[in-house]
Amino acid sequence: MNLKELSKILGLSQTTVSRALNGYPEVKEATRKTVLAAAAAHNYSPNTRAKSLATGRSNAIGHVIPMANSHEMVNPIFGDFIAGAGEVYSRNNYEMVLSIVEDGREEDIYRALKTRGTVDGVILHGPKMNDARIALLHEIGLPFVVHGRASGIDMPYSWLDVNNRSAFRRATDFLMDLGHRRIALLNGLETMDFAHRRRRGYEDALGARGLSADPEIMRSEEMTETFGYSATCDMLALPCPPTAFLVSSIISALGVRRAIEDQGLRMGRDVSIVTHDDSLSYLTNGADVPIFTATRSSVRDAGRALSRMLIDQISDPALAPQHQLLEVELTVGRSTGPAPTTNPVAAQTA
Amino acid sequence: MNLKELSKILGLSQTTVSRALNGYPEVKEATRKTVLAAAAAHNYSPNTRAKSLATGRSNAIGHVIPMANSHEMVNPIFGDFIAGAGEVYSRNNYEMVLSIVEDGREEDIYRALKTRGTVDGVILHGPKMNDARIALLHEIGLPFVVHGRASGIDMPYSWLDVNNRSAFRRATDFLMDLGHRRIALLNGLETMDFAHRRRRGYEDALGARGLSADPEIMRSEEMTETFGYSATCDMLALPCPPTAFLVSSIISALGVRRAIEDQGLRMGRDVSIVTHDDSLSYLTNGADVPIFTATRSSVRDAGRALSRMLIDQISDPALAPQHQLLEVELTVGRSTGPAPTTNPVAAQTA
DNA sequence: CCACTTTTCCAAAGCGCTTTGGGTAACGCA
DNA sequence: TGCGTTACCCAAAGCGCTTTGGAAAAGTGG
Repeated sequence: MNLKELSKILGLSQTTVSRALNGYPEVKEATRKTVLAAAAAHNYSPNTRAKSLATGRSNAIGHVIPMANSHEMVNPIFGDFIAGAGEVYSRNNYEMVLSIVEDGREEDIYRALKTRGTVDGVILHGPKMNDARIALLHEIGLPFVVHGRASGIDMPYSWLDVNNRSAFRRATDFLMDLGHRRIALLNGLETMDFAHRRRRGYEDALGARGLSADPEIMRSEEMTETFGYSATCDMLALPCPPTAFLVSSIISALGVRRAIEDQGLRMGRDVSIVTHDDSLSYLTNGADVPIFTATRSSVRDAGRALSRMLIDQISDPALAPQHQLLEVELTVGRSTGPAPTTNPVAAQTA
Repeated sequence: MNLKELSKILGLSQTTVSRALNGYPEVKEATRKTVLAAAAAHNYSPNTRAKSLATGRSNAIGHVIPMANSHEMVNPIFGDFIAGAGEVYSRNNYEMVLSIVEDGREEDIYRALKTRGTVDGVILHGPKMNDARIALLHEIGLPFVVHGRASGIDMPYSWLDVNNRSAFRRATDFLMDLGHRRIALLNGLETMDFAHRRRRGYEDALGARGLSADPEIMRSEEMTETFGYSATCDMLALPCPPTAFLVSSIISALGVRRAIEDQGLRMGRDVSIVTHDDSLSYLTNGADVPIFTATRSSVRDAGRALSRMLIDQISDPALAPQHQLLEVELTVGRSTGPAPTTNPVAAQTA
């Protein structure tokens, strides 16, 4: 069933039927009713491609997911992010198109997305320091919003970000208030903007108390479970091991916990953990009592808010860039406790 | 830059340019070269929508992700699945379009996808027992393949599935060979086909040794970490607690492990775990030595194979339905050991 | 009742591509 | 030279929709 057929059935012109369906004021309310009823009865819905060809808008939004070709990883927060965004899209009749692409080949993808008219805008994921994609998108004139920010870029652009720096400063302060002085940082890859900001927050807090960061207990890698595990094993074997771990992802935090308990130590008593928690649906931080003391910020909410921001941007290109900085909640769980007076790791090995 | 402009520049007709670009034999090789060079120079790529309107094919594949509205969860295996599928799509010039949809509203989505011509085919995720979507897709004539199978459906359809039944039978046998007789099953939702098959495998193995399944140590829920944790806590508190756990997801297995160690017990000595492992990129089962003894099958490979299957189906609709049954690897990790002679849990509480 | 606005509808152009149905020039063969 | 092929290229129709520029019908005020 297409427009032509439908209008023939109704004895109206295509113009009128089209207008009736799209809510234009030029049709009598009675006619509109008839048209809508007929459309429903014949299960008509307009061909998206023809519609976009005619309007010049695709009603689709692109997500280009960078996949580190070396690691072949898809960020686990992605599922929850698109769940949030998907809600907004379906309510606004947008489609979501995904491209998984190896790091580096992204430029072609963005250009193709623009010239082929596949999407009306894109959401930029995983911004890096000095991310070149922002200038690129500006240049090719494809509307976009960024999930995160890119330090070093002074061009204006819309973004939504967690206040990573203050979050990690608070988390570090929290641990220091408990008496911890030797706090390890297990962070994401340093090329990632968020990791950079988190480290800054961590260093801010240490600096404010006259401490300085020790590279020996700082790591930057893909935030896998095994990274948490092996980094922790390594550090606990140091002559002067950390008494607390500040972790960038709950997934790695699970690895940290595993390492701690493998050593016969107890989390929250012998070694403390604070982690960032993106509220992943399958990895909620405990049911009633949180497992981990955590800085929490829902990535699903971020998906909702950011997609809305992009849709606004698309429907009004004159709109000034929007910014949204989310503060985290610091929830206290059972993974933190006062710093042990005698070093439990040292005591054990002794 | 569009076809018209490009052909004007070249001094050729649109027909010839189009044919040159699409590899038709009616153009001289020299002309083709010129055309291709000009296209590259002017950064031309054809408008997708116009092309699909003309050809009747969209070169896009839909993934409709069911989201249990009650749980609001997006299956974590999804990210890795689409990473695999995305590879194949980009190599074959397909786009991936995603719809996140609440359970139940799926019918409308599939119909819209068909009538609006958004996609050429879809991949069906998370098949349930007697899944109604299969009949629906047949009815509306949208090509599809299924990730998994649907018991109770006798219509022919293409699928790719893990041999869940034999996997869980083997896993159960493995535990029984170690002397375990009281083996808990932490499974996915029973409405899910895979969960049903896994239970069958588990029961097969028990039955073959004259044992019968005890509902008290069998659970079916969304495979979250907290599910693993709380189910394990409950079961370890039983008068006759299980000595081993068979788990459907590595995420829940992490919860099981947490519960075990919270009780002061040791995984692999006091309590054994075997889990299914989908080889999620951020949750690999240990670096060198596997954490868990596991039945492993890469969901990313599944994504690759299944998307290929669908593309074949689309390019040749006459093709008979394809089937692919993947056998799992049983990798032995450090989470299993001989059944303790005296019940450690009982001993501890005594 | 007439001129004039407003409402209601329509025919046709156009979005950017593919593809059908030729047309013309070059080529081969008698 | 003449005629049938082949190789190469083109004009125009059509995919299904929106939208422009009217036209006809229906109100409206004097």
